[in-house]
Amino acid sequence: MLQLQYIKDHRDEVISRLKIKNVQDVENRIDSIIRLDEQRRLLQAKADAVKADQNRIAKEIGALMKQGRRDEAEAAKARTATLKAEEKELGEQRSAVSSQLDEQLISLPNAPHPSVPVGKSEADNVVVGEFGTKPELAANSLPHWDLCAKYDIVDFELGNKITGAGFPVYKGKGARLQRALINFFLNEAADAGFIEIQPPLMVNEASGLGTGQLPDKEGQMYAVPLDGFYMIPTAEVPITNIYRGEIVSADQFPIKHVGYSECFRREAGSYGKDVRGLNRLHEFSKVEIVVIEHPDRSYSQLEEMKKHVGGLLDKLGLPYHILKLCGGDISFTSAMTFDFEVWSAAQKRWLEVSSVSNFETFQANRMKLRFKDTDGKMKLAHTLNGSALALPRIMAALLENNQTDDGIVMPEVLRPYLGFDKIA
RNA sequence: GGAAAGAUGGCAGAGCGGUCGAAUGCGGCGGUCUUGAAAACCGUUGACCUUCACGGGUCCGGGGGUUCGAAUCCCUCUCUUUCCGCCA
Repeated sequence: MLQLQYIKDHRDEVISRLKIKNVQDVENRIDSIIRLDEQRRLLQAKADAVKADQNRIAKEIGALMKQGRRDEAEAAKARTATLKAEEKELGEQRSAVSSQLDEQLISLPNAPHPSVPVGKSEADNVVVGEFGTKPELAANSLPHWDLCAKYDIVDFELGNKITGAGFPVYKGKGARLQRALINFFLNEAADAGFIEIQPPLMVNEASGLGTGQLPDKEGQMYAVPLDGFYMIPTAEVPITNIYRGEIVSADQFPIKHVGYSECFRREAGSYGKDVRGLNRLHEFSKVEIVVIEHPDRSYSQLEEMKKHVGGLLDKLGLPYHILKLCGGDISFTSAMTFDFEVWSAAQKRWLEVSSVSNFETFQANRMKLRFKDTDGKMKLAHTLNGSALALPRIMAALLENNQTDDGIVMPEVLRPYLGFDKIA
């Protein structure tokens, strides 16, 4: 949620930034918010004055009672009746205006950073870096879903039986590879100073609102209505919400966390060839990094996080490129996002394996995550996060890119975790 | 699932319907002392809205009610803790 004060102070800037995100009817939406705020403040001031009168009379009555001047006290009581009615009326008006204002504010997306490229769809994202070399595969090379079947390492049919489509079963060396990747990612993050968290996999509604999954993306999360919980779509949700309602001190920055979790996504409305094999799942493993940072340093922190993610892919020997997302493709909550995509050699396509974002104060404002700055003032912190990394597509690319006639060669860095060097 | 207790400031923990935004302790900040630090002592220390300012208002888990007046009484919801049951 954007800060009301900022919107009021920087109306034109906010409008032009929201236009990068192709927000419809921005001018009217912003002006409506500003107008509602004015009304709310006016009503509040009136109600405050009435309330002040009431408080004063109540104090007088107290004093009169003490002195035993009952008649005068009764007379004073009579005066409060009209004030009460007035206050009630003003209060009702104010809460009506106030809820409209809240609703309009919360449904407004984050304003992208001015440097975010304009664009309509993912086609307009900008490639800002390309690393590694794409392998030349033999003519008889297979896509990962065939490799999974051939070596019996991921069983999609079995997942269908136990749960449904999009819930694959990892077996044998496939399961071991998955576990190795999780440990590798967690250890790398620990070495980079991230404190490990094992979060709950279900969260309450307040947490969903805090990071912005609710109310915007309710349909994308699995819900447990009986208990009012949601299955997490990413560890970002529970980990960032650790700091919901907290006041941290400036010298704690940067607060860096890493967590592995299963991620649950309904992926409503996405079907077709893109979802084949490990490309798109309803449940998948992911290691996520989350950083709470001082507003002055959040963009340099974003660069640090990109370096960390890039370093993982370098070590795994996967060719990848980095995209700066355009306004049309950036998420509701993000001010700037970089996507990392690895080259999947048999499918001959890029697969998104990480998304690194700066949310600025958007999430912090929703969850009231503040810090006391060196000037003694209370301010909203900046929140950032990134996948480091999402497992299934990494696995898909590793399997495809490293296949040889006598098996799939495992990257050097994973061998200590795997206990084998080849899937054959 | 059954029973009971509870929810107060950064934390711990008092609080009679009016003098409570709230005792006290810890922590934080400033100072005295010290070469420096610790200890001791003194002072100070909640958030939010509004106002140029003075000031005014809101907040003692959420919502509602009683009352001239509610942290304090009543209803309700949520959550937490303890005991029993069940169980990894």
